[in-house]
Amino acid sequence: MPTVSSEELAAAAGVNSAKLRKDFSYLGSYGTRGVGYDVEYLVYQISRELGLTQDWPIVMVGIGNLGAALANYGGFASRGFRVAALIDADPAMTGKSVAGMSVQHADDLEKIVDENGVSIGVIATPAGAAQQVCDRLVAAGVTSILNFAPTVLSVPDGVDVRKVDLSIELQILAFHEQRKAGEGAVDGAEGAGVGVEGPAAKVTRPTAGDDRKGPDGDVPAVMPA
Amino acid sequence: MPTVSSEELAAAAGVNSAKLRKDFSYLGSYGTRGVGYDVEYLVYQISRELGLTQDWPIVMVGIGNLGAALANYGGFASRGFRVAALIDADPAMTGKSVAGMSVQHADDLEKIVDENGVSIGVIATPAGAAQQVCDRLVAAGVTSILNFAPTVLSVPDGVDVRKVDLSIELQILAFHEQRKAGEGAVDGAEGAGVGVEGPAAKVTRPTAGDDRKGPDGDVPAVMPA
DNA sequence: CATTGTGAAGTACTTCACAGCA
DNA sequence: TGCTGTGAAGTACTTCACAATG
Repeated sequence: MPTVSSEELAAAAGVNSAKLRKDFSYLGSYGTRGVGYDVEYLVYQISRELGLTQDWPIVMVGIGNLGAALANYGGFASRGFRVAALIDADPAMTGKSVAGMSVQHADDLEKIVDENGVSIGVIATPAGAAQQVCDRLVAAGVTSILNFAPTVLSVPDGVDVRKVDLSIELQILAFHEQRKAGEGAVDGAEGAGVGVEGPAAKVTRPTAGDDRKGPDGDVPAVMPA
Repeated sequence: MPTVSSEELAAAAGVNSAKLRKDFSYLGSYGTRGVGYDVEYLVYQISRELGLTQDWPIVMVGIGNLGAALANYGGFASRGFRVAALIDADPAMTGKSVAGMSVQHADDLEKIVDENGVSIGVIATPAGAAQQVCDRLVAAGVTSILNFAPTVLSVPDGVDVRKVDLSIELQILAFHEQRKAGEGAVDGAEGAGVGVEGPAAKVTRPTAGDDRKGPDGDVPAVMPA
């Protein structure tokens, strides 16, 4: 398939074709009227804009189950990320091989970051160690941190932190599940995985069972026993 | 701290206080004018509305590094999720203890789902097995699926699927990192285009927390071929 | 002549600002 | 008096619809 139309892409992505065209237009005019977009060229342009064509060395700190899972995760390499080092504070881990790499001790964190020109760090340590690791990474020159530890990190200005809470996605599913159970079936699933919120209930009424305000009883709450 | 004002909460969360109050108002009127919100009561109401006060039995399928990490993840239990069973297709895994639970064989998937009244399933299998596992979960009665496998699942209407791509967060960091690095240092191939930065470079960078879903926090997920 | 690129129109979300109440 | 709850105003995002065009 050498070319693709905005209509086709939009259908595949589950969005409006005009939106897709408008989004693409921010990258420039890469389409051909009457024809569509050249697939290969489009992929390259988007990849470049998103930074996927660059090589991003990253360090992973905290090689427990999650760290090991991430180190083995195939998706990183294909998006331009190269795991430059695996770091763990446990001496027993040092030298062990994970995902084909030898785990290094946390003592060498600064040296590793510096020598590899790392600007992105991934923290998969226990919550208690996360802030300290974060501080050391930042001091060593890391300016973007992906935090899997269940704690909020504070960082100086200029440093980006993104926190991944693995239970949030579950919570979102549970929220929809709760609604399915409480009301009649509503929206169907969407391939893109975007949780649709629907028009939302506009009924603004207290819903508590132990309401302390309003005299009126309550509504719905959509909460099965 | 028995009560808290919308101003305080908003500052802590890095959002506008009016927005916070308006959001809360959809749950009902739980505040007290001149005082603020009763913390304990507010927490309860929000928890209930989000479904956190319910017990959600879940099954985890695919107990590799990621599955084990998720099984060990402390965040689930505290949000009302109870891992009812760990399931793996590898006979060598059957009976092994992970996170204090005995791994069960995939042959018993249907029975496990049924007996535990599970409606939420987590898939952490390799990509190749995901769709098959998904189909079996759905057939067994699961109506919400959290997919960590790097593949798109198709499900019948009425089933929710959310896909977690662990590399997307890294891509977002890399995207910002690329911008920090310098706007001018790009290969001149297509510098013209459009002023991508836009006229209103409204920087919302509280940095205090993390700004997921912030104004510029999200980047379209693009799947390179 | 099918399809892009884009002003204009439409819709959703956010913030302002203040009446009203504890 | 201090702070909530909310209509109104403002801003951002999405979709329409069509002239431009390879």
